Amino acid sequence: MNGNNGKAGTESRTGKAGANTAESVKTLVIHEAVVKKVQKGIPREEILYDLADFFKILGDSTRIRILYALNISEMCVWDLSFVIGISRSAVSHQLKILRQANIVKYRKEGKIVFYSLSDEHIKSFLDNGLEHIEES
Amino acid sequence: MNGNNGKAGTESRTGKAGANTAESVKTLVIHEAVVKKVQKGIPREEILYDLADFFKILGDSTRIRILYALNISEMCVWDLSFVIGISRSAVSHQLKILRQANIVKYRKEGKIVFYSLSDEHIKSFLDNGLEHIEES
DNA sequence: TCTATATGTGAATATATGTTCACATATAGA
DNA sequence: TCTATATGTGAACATATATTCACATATAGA
Repeated sequence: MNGNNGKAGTESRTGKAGANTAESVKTLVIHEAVVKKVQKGIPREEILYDLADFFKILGDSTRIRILYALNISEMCVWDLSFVIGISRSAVSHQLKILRQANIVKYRKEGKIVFYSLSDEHIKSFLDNGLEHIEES
Repeated sequence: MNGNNGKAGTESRTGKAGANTAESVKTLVIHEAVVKKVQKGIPREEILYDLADFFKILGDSTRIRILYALNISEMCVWDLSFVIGISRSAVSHQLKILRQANIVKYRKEGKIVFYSLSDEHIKSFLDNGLEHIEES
């Protein structure tokens, strides 16, 4: 999952047109006041990457369907596979991702593993997202 | 953007182990009551795909950084590029995706194009997401 | 122990997608 | 019209990732 949203990455935009004269430096920014204001107010980089990673996990239809199913009741892998309409293997792979992100938890009962949403927090977040979409 | 989260896709799980005798059909589901309950309560497929598409757009660190910057102030492409630390071309490509999803809007002032969040709805959603992450 | 059942997982593959590069377009001013 | 500036975009490329396949693991019962 978390493949890109890490830092690093390849910068670019290192002046190239106007080079680095004292004047061209000023043109790196057009509206200095706005830029400073935004730089001060924008959340920390780490937070932003965490946010992107979190949303990315929700940004897959299989995982979304799993989550909104679990929002109704805990379920075992087999039933989940039936409800979602996808192979148990695929479900298992996706559940692993959701587990690692602490979005779902599980309990074992003999051979059967029951999955459920981690906490009320994620529950309310899903409800919130649903409202957002239904209103647009 | 919306590449996968559409319907279609390749089903699988079409009985294979136990074949389709009357008995094996029953074993497609382990906990029938739970399955029925979930099938009744889970949001419509279309809603779920829309949700996944929406989250997928938020699931990229560049777009997230753009959005949380715009959550503070409207900005032009050039300044956005400077604040985010990525080429103007890349910013432009991402803004197109955000535009098409009605997450940002823009206004032109001469040569300059100012982008901002579409509405209060998306603003509050971003604030909500931020809270969610900061609390975990 | 042996078998059946339920779930987990590594490797391979196909697909999706973010960025760069090279240009195109749009606007303002000379 | 010609130039400079700001933004937009198609194609190519590299990377990311969801699913399938073939097995592995775990548990219950005979």
